[in-house]
Amino acid sequence: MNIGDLARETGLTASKIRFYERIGLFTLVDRKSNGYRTYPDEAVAVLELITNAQKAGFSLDEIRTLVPQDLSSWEHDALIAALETKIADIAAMEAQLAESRKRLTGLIADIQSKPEGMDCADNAKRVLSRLFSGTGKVGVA
Amino acid sequence: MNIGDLARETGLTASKIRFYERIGLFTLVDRKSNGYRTYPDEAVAVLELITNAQKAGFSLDEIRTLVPQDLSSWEHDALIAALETKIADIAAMEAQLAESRKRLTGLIADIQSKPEGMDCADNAKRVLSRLFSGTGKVGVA
DNA sequence: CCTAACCTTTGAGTTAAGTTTAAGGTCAAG
DNA sequence: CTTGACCTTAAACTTAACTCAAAGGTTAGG
Repeated sequence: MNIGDLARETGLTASKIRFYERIGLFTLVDRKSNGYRTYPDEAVAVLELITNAQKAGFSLDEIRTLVPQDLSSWEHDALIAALETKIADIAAMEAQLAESRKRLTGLIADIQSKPEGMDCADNAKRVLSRLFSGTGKVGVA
Repeated sequence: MNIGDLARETGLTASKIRFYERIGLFTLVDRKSNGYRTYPDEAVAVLELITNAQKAGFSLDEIRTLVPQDLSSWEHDALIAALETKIADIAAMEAQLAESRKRLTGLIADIQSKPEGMDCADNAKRVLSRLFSGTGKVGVA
């Protein structure tokens, strides 16, 4: 399988596949006598694994350390620990987003409930005072 | 108020404040005769507004277009529209995260339920087949 | 007067995850 | 044998949101 075929099958660009190889993330590749890269069929699955891990919020760096070249030697405990950490991160991010959304929703209500007689400048101040109420330091490492 | 004082009061770095000024995001600044920047007291509130907007997921670019230099001339309708778009974005992101989290939780269960007799390579395959099941294209513009 | 702690600017560097470009080799069809 | 689609490389470019460094002016205290 040439790189173009693999790109078509995975929906990734060839340059992205070469990039993954360059950074040591995706090394399941061989070379033909003409220098062309050639891939086994499992390559599709491995790239899908990488893509899915990315969708779950892992950085390429994390993926590289968690999914070593040799698929049969996963580090069970490290993998579980990383997954649990990531789940906690995601939960924290969800909480943060929920708070942001709540704040924005309230902000809209606040803006729209502007008293008829009030001028824009005063309304702006009123609205700002609400926006400033957000003080929770969240920080999702 | 000098930049160092403002930095202390807002918790931002001086370089960040200068950066915001450079990109036209934060222009509530004057100069003393010696060239030093000097800030009015509202500067603290405006920087907090920027920080909070950022926490709510707005890019600096978005913030700049939504929060014009003149605080008393907010573009009401554009602001509301932007807020609503952002709320929808956040909701989509929350949904995506919830899905990721569910997937990872299931993955852990799957790994831990490895049959006693199965070797690592086979278990890896079993686990991979679960990871590959994620196909939903989500995309939060 | 000296020193330390401020402040100034410009310009370059950082990170992540790629894309793009330039210059060229290879292959299959007609 | 030429054309077009494919492949190769290295290196530069991209975006966002900053940070850092260099080289220097200012100010407050002792």
